[in-house]
Amino acid sequence: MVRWEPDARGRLQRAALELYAERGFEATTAHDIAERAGVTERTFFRHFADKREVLFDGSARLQQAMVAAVTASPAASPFGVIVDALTAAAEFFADLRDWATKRTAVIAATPSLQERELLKLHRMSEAIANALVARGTEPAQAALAADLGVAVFHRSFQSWISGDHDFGSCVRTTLHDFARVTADVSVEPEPAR
Amino acid sequence: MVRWEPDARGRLQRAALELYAERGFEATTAHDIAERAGVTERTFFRHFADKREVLFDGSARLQQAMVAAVTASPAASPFGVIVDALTAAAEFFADLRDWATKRTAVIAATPSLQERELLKLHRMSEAIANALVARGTEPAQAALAADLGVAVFHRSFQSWISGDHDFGSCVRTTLHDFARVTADVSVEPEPAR
DNA sequence: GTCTATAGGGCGATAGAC
DNA sequence: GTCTATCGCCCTATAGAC
Repeated sequence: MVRWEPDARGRLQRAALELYAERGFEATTAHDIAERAGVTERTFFRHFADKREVLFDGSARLQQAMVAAVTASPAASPFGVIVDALTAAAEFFADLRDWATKRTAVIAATPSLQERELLKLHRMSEAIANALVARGTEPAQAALAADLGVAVFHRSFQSWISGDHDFGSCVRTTLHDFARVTADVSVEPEPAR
Repeated sequence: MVRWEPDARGRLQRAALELYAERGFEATTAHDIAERAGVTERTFFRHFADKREVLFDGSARLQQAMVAAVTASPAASPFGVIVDALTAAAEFFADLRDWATKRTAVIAATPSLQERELLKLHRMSEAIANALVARGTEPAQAALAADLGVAVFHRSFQSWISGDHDFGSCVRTTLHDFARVTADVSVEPEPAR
């Protein structure tokens, strides 16, 4: 006889996503989630800092994968490195389409979850920028390149969720749009710093 | 004899920024802000949906200025239009350096305010994308171009706050970095949609 | 695990402007 | 009379403290 069912954390995550999808984020209390997972409300807050965080357990691993790809990339230019990191992201999402679709719908319906999603993407950008600086990229250019990479990632993710292509081909389509949209950006003479 | 001092909203905004700077966002209660502004806590929440929103009254006007610039821009390409919008942003911030510096410091110190800031920037990107679509830009390219424009804006803003150049020259520096960082992005053959 | 302060919404009452 | 800003009190859920 076990004292507790195992994997309380996983049960809380699944219960939260279900309830947020069923009745909405605001209409779901931490008590509701804990009840469905068979634990107390207090246990919910020991596993997750707040009601939003329960949907963002994967971001740390995604960030690690992208930072590792940046560090390991053989490409010479910042943007070439970013493209390699996006390829790593494609592998990360290979088997997560159903979960990502449900989760994305819940987030899109809830401003406070969008805020948290955007903060996680921003933290990912900061981590990528740090990794680029460690490779020798100038800090301002690293921060900008990381922001651009995250923008490409975000757009690719959205088209992956809303269409029926695989993530890798969504990345390629977005990169094509990137090249078209920025075709007229010219290298000006070095401005004042 | 007047029943209320005028401009309760403005007094609440100034009191909030002062208190957030003095003792931090989390250590400041809505009651504190209301007290300093000479109104009740309930009045604070009638003016602002939550404690964060009191710092974001300007974003709607900035967004309107940038959307108007996008709509009025004579440039042909999406990115050319974006550059014109950034020029409009430079005018918007011309006289706001002291306020922006204090506000930026408070936001940088507070994750939940960073979240709100990122959401406002995202909403601005959506509004710019809509304005580009209204000009005839293809939706996916419009969304991407808007995200890139906001990334350039955000980086320019950060360097404006942390350095001593005017906003316009920070935009030019960031655009120079943009061109360097993306110099190797090539236009590939049209991928599958 | 229990206790508690705060966020933030609901609602009716009040007092001025028009 | 209507409209609008403010007040004050009640409430629940969050999330931190103990």
